Amino acid sequence: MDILFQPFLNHFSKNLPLSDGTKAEICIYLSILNLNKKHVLINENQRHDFAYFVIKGAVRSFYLKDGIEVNTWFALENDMVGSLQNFNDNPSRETMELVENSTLIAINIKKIKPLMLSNIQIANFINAIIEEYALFLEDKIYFSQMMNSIDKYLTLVDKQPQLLQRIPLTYIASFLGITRETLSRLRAK
Amino acid sequence: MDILFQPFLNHFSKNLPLSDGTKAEICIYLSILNLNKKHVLINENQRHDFAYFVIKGAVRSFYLKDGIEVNTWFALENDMVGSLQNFNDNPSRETMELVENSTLIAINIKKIKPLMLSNIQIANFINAIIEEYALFLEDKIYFSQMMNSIDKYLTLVDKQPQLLQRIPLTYIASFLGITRETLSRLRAK
DNA sequence: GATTTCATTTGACATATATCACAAAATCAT
DNA sequence: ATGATTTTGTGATATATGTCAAATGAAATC
Repeated sequence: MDILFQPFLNHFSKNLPLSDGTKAEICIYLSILNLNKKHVLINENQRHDFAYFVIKGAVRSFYLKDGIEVNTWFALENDMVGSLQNFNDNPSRETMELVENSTLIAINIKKIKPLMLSNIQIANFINAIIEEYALFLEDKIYFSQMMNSIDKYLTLVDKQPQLLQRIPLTYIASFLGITRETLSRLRAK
Repeated sequence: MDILFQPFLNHFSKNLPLSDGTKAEICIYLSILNLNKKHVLINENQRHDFAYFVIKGAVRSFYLKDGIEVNTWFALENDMVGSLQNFNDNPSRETMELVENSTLIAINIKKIKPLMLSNIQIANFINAIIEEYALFLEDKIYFSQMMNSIDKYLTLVDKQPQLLQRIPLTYIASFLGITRETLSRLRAK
């Protein structure tokens, strides 16, 4: 088993039993990818069987709205990349693209999910992934509704400073739901 | 077992085996509630061990922002009511209140969740609930980001006409992220 | 059925942000 | 290094939506 798989397995089995046998079973459907900046993992409107885990690097997700890119989230080290849409046979709503040269784990969710019905450890492992994802989505919604643009930016500065160092402001602006001009003006204060 | 539990059990076990024994095990932690309009299920900033399933009626969820109620979602028949925050020992961010006299199933999530580690059917059942919830959140985010106010309203008219008949426009407006005055003007067209 | 309470609509004005246009700075590639 | 591309910043104006205030309409309560 590749040692690079460990952070992923550990991250989602903190309070769960995960035997060596089960780990091995999961690892069959994992693989390491080394990809360059601008590489596209998932294309808008296409179907995909994979989710990804960021070992090193940065990924962004966006969709096109009237020809303009709307960035929806960014993933850095130890974050997951993917969308539940993809694992329910719907085409992806978003394009997911590398912002930096990155090392990722590709996870064949389509093949792992059926194992949930027969292996209780895998069921709990997958559940941990989805639950963390749902919590992330709840946070995202609360964050976007509850705050005005300035406070959203300040929260980002406070909670995710790495994001501001590594992701262009143009992307950050559309993530915050404002134009890059407006973000530039907010920063001037 | 109360016959009213059936819709809930069936809804989340469509593609899952769920033995009579497991059903009985789950039902220990379910109970039927008949409550009146305006009854508060969950209070903002308080901790709760329960999620709910709407058999009949309507529920809304909102938080206070500068003293103004911001409505975040509405649940009708066969919808779940709750937040993952509550099941990770965080206080609720939102108040959940009945909009109509309702019949609900109260689900003691806190007591059911530990059973996931020993009962694979329960693990998959709970996973189905969380996965549907995460898909709901993905939709909600996409809907709120992708559309302007008019299109959001028209989508609601098209996809959830019952909501407009049963939920006051004041609540709908803040759900759409606009004031009731603005919604009123949009409707005038 | 009358009265109070709540929900919706309309008007006048203020404000934040978008849009368009362009300039400056930083980064990338040859 | 040097030119080309990308990223960020600034100005002038337009526009959608918010805010405050008041009137109308509907629903609940006694």
